[in-house]
Amino acid sequence: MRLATWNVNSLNARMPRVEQWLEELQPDVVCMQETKLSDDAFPAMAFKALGYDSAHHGFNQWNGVAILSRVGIDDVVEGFPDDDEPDRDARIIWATCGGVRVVSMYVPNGRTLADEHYQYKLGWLARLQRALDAHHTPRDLLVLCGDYNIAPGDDDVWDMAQFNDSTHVSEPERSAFRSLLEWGTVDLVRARYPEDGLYTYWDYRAGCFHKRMGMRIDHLLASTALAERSGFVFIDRNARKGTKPSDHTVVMAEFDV
DNA sequence: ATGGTCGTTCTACGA
Repeated sequence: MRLATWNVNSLNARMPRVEQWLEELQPDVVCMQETKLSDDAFPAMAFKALGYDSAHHGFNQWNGVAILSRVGIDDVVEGFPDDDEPDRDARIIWATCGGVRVVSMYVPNGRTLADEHYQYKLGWLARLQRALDAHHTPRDLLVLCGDYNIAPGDDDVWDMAQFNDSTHVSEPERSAFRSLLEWGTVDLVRARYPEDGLYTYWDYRAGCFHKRMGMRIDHLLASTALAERSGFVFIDRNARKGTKPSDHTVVMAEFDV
């Protein structure tokens, strides 16, 4: 199974790039974030024409997450599988594709450490952890895909000096990320590639992409059982090049399932 | 030069 995650930053704006990319890379499962669509506007028929079944969770023009699959898509859950108050945003969707429990998620940005949105982010991450604790074990074939809005280590940003008292690198966020690893997941990119300079997001401004001023904030966290079956893992920087790219690029992995 | 863009959408705001 060939699986990818991509924050597309508006599927309306990105559809030509997404369709071209699907034909070139031939993934079996794709997790998308920031579709910025309501469910009724999601182009399910266009994906069907390319061979993909899909599930989408979106309320309006903000956030929105989706899963595409050509190996089946079952047991779809939108939001968190708990009895708490529904999440205020459409940020997470779950589905079983080809025997793997796939999660597509868009973790809240946080904005600034003093912003209420930062507390929402930490609460959101804690709620994700509780969902794992309640419904899964590391022996399950499970992969948590998406835009975490967390750079887990200092090597995951181009210059730590630019991130004093910033979100994405704060200790509480990194602690939440480590909790996911300690629960029993593997950061597939970091496990395979120890070097720095590996990024998945570059601000549109100031030529950041060309100056290699990026952040590694999009991740594939595979359960230990699934990680044992992983093959190639790579960041597809080509998706950030060319005409009308998203500001995030693709992380992709292959699994022997 | 101390910013620079692009998405939502129509006026700032979020990333």
